[in-house]
Amino acid sequence: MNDLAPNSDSTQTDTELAYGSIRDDIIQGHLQPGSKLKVADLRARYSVGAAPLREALSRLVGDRLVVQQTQRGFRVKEASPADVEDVGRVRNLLECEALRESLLSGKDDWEARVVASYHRLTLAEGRSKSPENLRELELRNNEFHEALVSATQSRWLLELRAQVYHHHERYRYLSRTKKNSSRDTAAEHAAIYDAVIRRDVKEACALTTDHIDRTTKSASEAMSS
Amino acid sequence: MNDLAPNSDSTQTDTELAYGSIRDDIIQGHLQPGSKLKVADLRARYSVGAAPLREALSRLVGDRLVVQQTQRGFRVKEASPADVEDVGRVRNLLECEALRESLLSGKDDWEARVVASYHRLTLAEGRSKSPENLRELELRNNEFHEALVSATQSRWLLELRAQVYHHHERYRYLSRTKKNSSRDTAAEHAAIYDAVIRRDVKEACALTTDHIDRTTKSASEAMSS
DNA sequence: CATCGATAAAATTTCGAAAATCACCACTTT
DNA sequence: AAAGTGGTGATTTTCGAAATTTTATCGATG
Repeated sequence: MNDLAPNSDSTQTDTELAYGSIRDDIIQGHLQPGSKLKVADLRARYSVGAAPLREALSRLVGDRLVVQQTQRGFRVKEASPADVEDVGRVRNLLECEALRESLLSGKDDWEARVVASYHRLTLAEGRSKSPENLRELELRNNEFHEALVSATQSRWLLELRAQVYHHHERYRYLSRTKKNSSRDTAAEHAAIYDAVIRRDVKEACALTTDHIDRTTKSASEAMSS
Repeated sequence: MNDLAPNSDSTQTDTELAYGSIRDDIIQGHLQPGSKLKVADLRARYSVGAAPLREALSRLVGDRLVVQQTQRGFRVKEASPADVEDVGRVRNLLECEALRESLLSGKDDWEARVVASYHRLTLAEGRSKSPENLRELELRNNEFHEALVSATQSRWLLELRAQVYHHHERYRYLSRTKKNSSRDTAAEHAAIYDAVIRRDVKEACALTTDHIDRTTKSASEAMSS
């Protein structure tokens, strides 16, 4: 038994490995919307057996990133302008609700988490836009938005928000080809951050809604052209 | 090849069969919260192989009805007073949003669907409360609430609402042992129906929220005793 | 020329068993 | 007694191939 990572309890099962990889590849657009997911191909790509692969795909069906058609296999979920709008709308609903509660009830450790994640986000925003820096930026963006809502009591709100967020993230990747012109996301983040620290619920929610809507609009336009 | 259902395209795969059965059994409390789901046991119970079983369980993980612990199998999701409250809160959020849009934009066919499903619900409510009639009632209740929100444009709202609804439903089954005293759900449904037909958005949402909150409260109390 | 049907190829789904891991229990040591 | 130690049976996870179904190919026919 060769244990490459010496003493870590990262006993990751093949299913989990495949799940994470396929998930990332779908979100980042390496597996295109609507494309067929043949077990034979995926077996080769991720070097895992058919069984763990199918389990991973089944989990992704639950996440709605993959659809399964009886007796004719798995496909990556389709992307469409209508769906981005929908995703954006529901993200707004969930994220604003969670943000509101966070602003009203967040304690010191929540605030510290917001400050820290915002700081890391600004650092990432300052770097040049190489492919891997863009991935880094996406990660920091995720952490920032997650930190903002993290003070809510509701596990369900957090989990559903995360699910929808990742769909929105996929659309961001899909529309990355188009240089979405006149948008200063760093400034948008700064404004949200400011309102959050001031605990200005109305302002923070309005700015977040704007922020999300801009992403939605940008992706929707990039897609219908 | 013996084709029992002559000419229906109901080519249901073993995975789908297991998925549906396990799902129902979890929701109806035949598989208790927190209980271990051993593949050997389930294989016997549902007479399907290990592979389709594990795929079904993986899908249920995505639905959050089952949790998987690395290298130590699957368990039915725990139930707790805190979780019902959470589920109820999120159901309120999603359901009211969808209901609002339905009232504002629902056309004739939506209204007809509401009328029909309400009628079937009242018929079921009129019957005696035998175990199987209770199951029937649960089905009609589901259809009624689904009809109410069905005019929304948002697929995501509908799907997420359905997911959360089923968790709420599970809590209803779990708290059925306790006769929840002074509650006239038929009257609550009637009031909601009336407000919906009048297209009174405020009233319909308020009544629905009350309706959901009562269920939440009843389940929460039944659980903490 | 399009359509239909039979056949072959490809893909999905399922099975039975092997490999890896965990849980439990008796046993030793301090 | 408490805490470690090792072994054994049960359980989870994974594999390789068989069974089943879909998809593609290719003539023959109207």
